[in-house]
Amino acid sequence: MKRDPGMSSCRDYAALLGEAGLAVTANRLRVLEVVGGATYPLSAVEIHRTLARSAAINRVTIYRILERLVHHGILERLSTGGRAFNYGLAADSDYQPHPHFYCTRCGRMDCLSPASLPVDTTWLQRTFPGRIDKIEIRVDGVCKDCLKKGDA
Amino acid sequence: MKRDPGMSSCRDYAALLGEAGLAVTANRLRVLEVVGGATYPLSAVEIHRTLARSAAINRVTIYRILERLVHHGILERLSTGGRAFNYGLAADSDYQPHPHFYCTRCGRMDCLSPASLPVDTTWLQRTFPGRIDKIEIRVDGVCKDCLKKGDA
DNA sequence: CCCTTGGACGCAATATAGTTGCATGGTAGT
DNA sequence: ACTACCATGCAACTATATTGCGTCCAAGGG
Repeated sequence: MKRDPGMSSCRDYAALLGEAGLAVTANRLRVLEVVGGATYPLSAVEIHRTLARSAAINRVTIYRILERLVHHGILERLSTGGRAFNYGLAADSDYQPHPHFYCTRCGRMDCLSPASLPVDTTWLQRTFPGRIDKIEIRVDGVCKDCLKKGDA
Repeated sequence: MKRDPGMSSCRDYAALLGEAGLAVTANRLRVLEVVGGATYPLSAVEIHRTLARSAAINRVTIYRILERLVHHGILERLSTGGRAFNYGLAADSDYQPHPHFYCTRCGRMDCLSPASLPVDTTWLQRTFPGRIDKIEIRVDGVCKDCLKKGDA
């Protein structure tokens, strides 16, 4: 089944971990559920805050899990316009890469549809002398909620 | 005179500051010369290291100058794939916005030509409900120098 | 059944990047 | 000269992320 940005995932996270050769632990599943269930990429702090509500977990554990999952291509690490990173499910065959919107006022990140900002990478792919791992497109600005508040 | 990404600038930095209503100080000029003279965007640390070689300057001063220049649209703040920001001359009428390449191995950032990665923003501009301030495109990967070293 | 081994996790310490508060000194206008 | 302003320096601080090290548990071999 297809996933769209903004839609909560229905992947089998245990299988995902297994395929990557990673041990299936409760904490890893919890992280994946939170990240996969979010409609936008989350920061390590947000993930930690969320998980800590249900059961104690060390923030270092979060960082290490995120690092591992990114390294194995399960999650994707995105830079925001701020100082932290946000994490989302990595793009794969049925989850298209897509640009993100970062609100510089509230710090919230949102997924944009892949079609909203079409990019032609063929020329770059053909001519770039190094290795290209990924292309990150981020739109910075102020979200409509913050605009409204700013008016008030 | 036109500037291309990667080409050192020939702008009159004092005039740039003046037009923005900012005092023309030696430190600000020094920062602008380093940033404008670089062929790729620099981090605050790099700028500080460079300037400190010729005359002592506090790192906070660098941060404050960068902040001010970005705020007045003279410089542009770019996120790298890492934890720091890089700074370059802001795009203006004769200096086109362009994507950047970030080498995840050596941390160097390079400017790509605007034409290398064409993006169509019209749809987004028309339909996005918030305010769009800028669109940042970053290509992450390994530069050819690092690839070569990796082979050796 | 015990022993070893390796990975996951926790905790404390450290690193890195950036920010804030406050003092000082110079400069322009009065 | 007096004042107000602003750039700068310095120290302390914040936020985010990473490292080192120890403990615990679970799997596998004797």
